[in-house]
Amino acid sequence: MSLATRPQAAKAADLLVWYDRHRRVLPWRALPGERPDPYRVWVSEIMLQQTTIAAVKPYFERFMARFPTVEALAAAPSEDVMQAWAGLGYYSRARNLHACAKAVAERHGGVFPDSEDGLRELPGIGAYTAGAVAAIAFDRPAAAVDGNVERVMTRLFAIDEPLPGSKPLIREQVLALLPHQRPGDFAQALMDLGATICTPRSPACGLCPWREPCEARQAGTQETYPRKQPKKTGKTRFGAAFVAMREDGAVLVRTRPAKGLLGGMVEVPTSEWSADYVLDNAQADAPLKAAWRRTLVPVRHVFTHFPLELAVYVAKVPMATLVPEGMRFTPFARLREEAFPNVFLKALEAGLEALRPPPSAP
DNA sequence: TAACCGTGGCT
DNA sequence: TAGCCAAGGTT
Repeated sequence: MSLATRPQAAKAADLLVWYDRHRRVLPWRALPGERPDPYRVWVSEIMLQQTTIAAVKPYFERFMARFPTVEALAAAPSEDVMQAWAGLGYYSRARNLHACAKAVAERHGGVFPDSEDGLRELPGIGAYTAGAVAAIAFDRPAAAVDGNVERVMTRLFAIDEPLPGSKPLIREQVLALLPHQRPGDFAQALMDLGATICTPRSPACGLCPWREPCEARQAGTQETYPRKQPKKTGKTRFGAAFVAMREDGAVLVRTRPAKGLLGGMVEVPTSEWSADYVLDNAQADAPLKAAWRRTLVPVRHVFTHFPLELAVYVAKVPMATLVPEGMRFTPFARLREEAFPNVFLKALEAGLEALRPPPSAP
């Protein structure tokens, strides 16, 4: 080993020593000495994209029980996959996950590619996930640069260029640190360090294995990293949601188009959503003619790029009601089986509450 | 490159 | 409260 690379090797070694003592125990993570299951690693990585561990855990356990293997997932109807994902958000992940399972089952004999390049070809697997699965599942020397790693590296080297422009440099620095031994543990160690020590606010520098070499720590500026471009917030959009309940309790629903916002998920019918939506003639947007009445409180929901406020209209409709084109009535007892995103669960709950008959006088 | 794409928790 | 943040990918 050359003198020039020795400090990097020392950094990696120090991190692995820390990891062996402080590694987190996670449902999808193999214990020391165990061989990781690529299927579980892959599913966990997709679920964890922009999503907290606490939110993922129950979904992961249910998902594994329902789809134990990549073949089982590939063979499942897409409605089942979307229903298993409902509430987790970023639903294109679920569509791509299903497509990826089919590709692995059909093109790779049910075996995941073990290289970064091979993984990168699959739907829903980008630069980060390809590196993470290659490293974690197959112990390949790959960089897995997520938000944690970006934070750790920009602090360690006091990288002042704001994200995302600094991504290539960060990736270079990670590759320069990669150890020849245990690259999979190194990838996980870097993420554990970012998640538990090198946190966005109030990092625990006193406990960090890299407290000595960390350039930001030396300058006392660690909490100012990573530098980022400020993001702009979207304008609130408005609209109306329509909860139509048949006399037998069935509710009118429809499936959204496969692409775009909440693509492939189930909704109660709504109007268009826009910043200047006028509520006065909302009933013109109703899916069918009925005695619509508006609930007292609108449903508010915040998406990544805009807030939404939906007025909720409810109506009781007769059994003989014609089902509008592209819609269906779901029996009341089966509403929980539908792949409703949270915003429509909110609208549905508000509607059902308004439709509930008042308690009879004693 | 930048916009799009959910949700929940925390400060 | 309002903004930030969390194991990002696609177009």
